[in-house]
Amino acid sequence: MTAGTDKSADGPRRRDASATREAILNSAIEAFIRLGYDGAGVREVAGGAGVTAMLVNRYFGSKEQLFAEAVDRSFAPPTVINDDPSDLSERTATRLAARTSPDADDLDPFLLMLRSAANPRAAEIIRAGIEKHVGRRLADILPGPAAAPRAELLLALIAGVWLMRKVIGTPALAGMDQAALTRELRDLMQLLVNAQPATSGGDAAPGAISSSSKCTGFASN
Amino acid sequence: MTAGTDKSADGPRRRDASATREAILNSAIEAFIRLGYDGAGVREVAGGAGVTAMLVNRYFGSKEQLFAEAVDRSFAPPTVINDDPSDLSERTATRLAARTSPDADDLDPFLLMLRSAANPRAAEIIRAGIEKHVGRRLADILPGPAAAPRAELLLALIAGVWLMRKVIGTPALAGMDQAALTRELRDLMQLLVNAQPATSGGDAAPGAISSSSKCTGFASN
DNA sequence: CTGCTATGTCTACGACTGTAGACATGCTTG
DNA sequence: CAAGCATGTCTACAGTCGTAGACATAGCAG
Repeated sequence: MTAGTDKSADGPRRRDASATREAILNSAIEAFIRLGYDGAGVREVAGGAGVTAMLVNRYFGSKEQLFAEAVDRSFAPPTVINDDPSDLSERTATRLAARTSPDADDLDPFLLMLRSAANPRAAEIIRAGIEKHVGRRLADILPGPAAAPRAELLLALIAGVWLMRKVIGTPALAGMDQAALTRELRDLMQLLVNAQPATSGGDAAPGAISSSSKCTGFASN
Repeated sequence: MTAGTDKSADGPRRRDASATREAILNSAIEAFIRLGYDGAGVREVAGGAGVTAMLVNRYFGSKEQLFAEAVDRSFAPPTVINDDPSDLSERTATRLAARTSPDADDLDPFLLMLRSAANPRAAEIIRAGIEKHVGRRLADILPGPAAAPRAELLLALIAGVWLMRKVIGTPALAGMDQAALTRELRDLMQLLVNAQPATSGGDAAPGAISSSSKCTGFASN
């Protein structure tokens, strides 16, 4: 990509602070997605932007602050959530089940999270980013009570599937029929989107859940 | 803990190869669960076992081989799967939703996976461990066709929830009513346990969102 | 054209990592 | 008791990490 731009090998690049900063940030996002917080070094990030390692710290202060900005930018765009919540399950399920990953860039933040979560500092930054951008907006478009935890459960489901498929690489999920996987995931997410768990204040009130409420007879714990 | 045992400070420990090996392996499992593959150093593991770093490599060859053995042992025990598959959803949901983590040690392998997945070598070792122990056994006790991918989806759901709750630490899931969370998770997992996705040949058959209508249908094993 | 400041690079440091060989020690067998 | 081998430790070495200060250069103002 960026073949036509003046990126490499044709001169040391014109001096432009904001453009350099942008290049470093983009390289950092790509590196953190691919290698995680601990795996991506400052030299790697700098090399991807065509600059020296020291410039990274000069622009962002430290690797941790760079990561914070990368997370903030990476989670800011639509990221799973679109303006249209009606087909959220179908759309997300399709992207999660897609065999090839051509344009699943809106799931890249999940890769960034999955590969950086081991570091406690990074985990805290990610938690803040999710709360700031995704969790809140996702909870807003979810109907019914207790939207926030259901939104996080939705994120958990997406993260788990993406972990198995893209990070761990379990074979059965990759070999599963794509349409069947899409349906399965869509049903799961629909259950989270539509279900209305009993409000925390009242008692369990079993049977209130819409579709799969009285699956097994066993009442609350 | 282990106050009564001759673990520390009362002599340099009796020389016993298998016991030392066991101590190193246990310390490694604990360290890998807590810090992940990249985060746990050999010196940390050795210190936890009361030995020197070199002894670790002397017994296990390398850190990677030590990790492989730790994964193999950590995933070997019941690990989520019990001998009784009937209450799998209820039991797992309860453990996932438990506010305090007293005895959720059977979910520790998921922590190990989540915190080590960033490293490609570690991810491959984990994938092999899951395939060898959990995936196969879990697929065996799942009724209906396409059990293997549904088993992995089950693992993905567990991993995702555990990631959000224990690694990232999103607040809404922690604050959610425990009983409600248990029910929500149980319904999700029941959908995966009982659902019979149309065989790859059939079409999508849209509109069958609430496919978990005849939930309790799972008769035999 | 000349000088100044923003922009970028170079060298380097201390800390940490996984790993290797040489050395010391203790248990066990003769 | 004494020898021998298994068991464990010490020192060390490349390598990488994030970060810091000193130095070089490009681009613009006068």
